Amino acid sequence: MKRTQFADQPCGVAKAMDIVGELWSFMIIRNVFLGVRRFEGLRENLGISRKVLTERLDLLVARGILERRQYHERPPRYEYRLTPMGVDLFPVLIALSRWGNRWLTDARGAPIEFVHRKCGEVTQARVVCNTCGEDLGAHNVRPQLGAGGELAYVEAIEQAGGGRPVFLKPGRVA
Amino acid sequence: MKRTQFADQPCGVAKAMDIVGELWSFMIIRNVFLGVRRFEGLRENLGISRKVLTERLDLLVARGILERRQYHERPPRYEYRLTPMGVDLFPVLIALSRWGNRWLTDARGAPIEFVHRKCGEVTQARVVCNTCGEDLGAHNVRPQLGAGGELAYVEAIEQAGGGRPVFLKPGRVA
DNA sequence: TGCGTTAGTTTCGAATAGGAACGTAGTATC
DNA sequence: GATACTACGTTCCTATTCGAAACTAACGCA
Repeated sequence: MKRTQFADQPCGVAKAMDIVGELWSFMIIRNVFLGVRRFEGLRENLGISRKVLTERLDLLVARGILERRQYHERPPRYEYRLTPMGVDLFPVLIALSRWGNRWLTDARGAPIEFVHRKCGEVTQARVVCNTCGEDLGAHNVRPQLGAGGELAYVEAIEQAGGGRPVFLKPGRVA
Repeated sequence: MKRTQFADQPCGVAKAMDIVGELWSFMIIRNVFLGVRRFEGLRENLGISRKVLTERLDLLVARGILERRQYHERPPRYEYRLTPMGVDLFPVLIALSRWGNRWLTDARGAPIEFVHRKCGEVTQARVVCNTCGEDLGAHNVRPQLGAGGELAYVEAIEQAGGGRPVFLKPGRVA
């Protein structure tokens, strides 16, 4: 397939997709979140081939999402734990879960729900602004060139979009 | 490659990944969010081959994420717009963007930031509980069997995880 | 009449992904 | 002490998928 590399694109989403945007990788992460941390458990639960599972686990360890930790001395047995970087994927997971449950489940409802321990309620992930706390939606957010960005890149996007103004000039608010 | 199908798994994340968990598909969605809606624009910006772009666009239209809309009569020209289902992916996009910017960008900082129009600040997506408004993290949320779920499935997960209790019994709060 | 634009379709060789089968290291059972 | 079992990988082969490039089509323009 020649997995195209997005990591060099100056965009956080592209870089993220390079790691997470792979069918199996994210499903593995999901299962580790649910407590399935061992090779055989993952294999059984996902129905993935050993080869692919090995590859994906190695990749996720190399990228710093998972950590391979010995849990048994003799014979040496390992399990895979989320690193802080991996744990930080939880918002993505729960946002995706909410979308899937909303749009892709049958009439019976969500197969798996999440209970917020603090309030005890079944929770739906809500994405809000960290400054003012109000909802973030496609229509009340605009992209702008950040410190690590290149002007050429946002210009290329504007051009590809037919020259429509999409990006804010840094410092300006529309 | 034989893209494995997850859609039949009783899990919203699996179903979502079946659509979104493909390298190009999500990048296309991202670009449509940024206003790049036309075939040639997407092709140039993503560096994707025409063949794959056609396939992915058709797939996304068939799945109800994108809508093919004529914007020019003669010759007929089409552009791709997000459906409500597609627009609802924004929380996932911005959560992923935040993760990518946090963990995968170099020292210079995020290449692209998002400005919340309401408050005018550069915003970081925060995922909170829709009931109590507090942060949702991996450690303050527990999965439970939902209305559309099957007990056998969550039992399979517990078993694969070494029998650890992961799921709440419905109605109980740990 | 010929070139440019947009949006595809078709064909083809090469790279890759995936499953099935095999390997291995140690423990438990008979 | 032979066999089975568990956990975790490796190796090999084939079907799929990819990108590149050529081709189609429908029109504007000069």
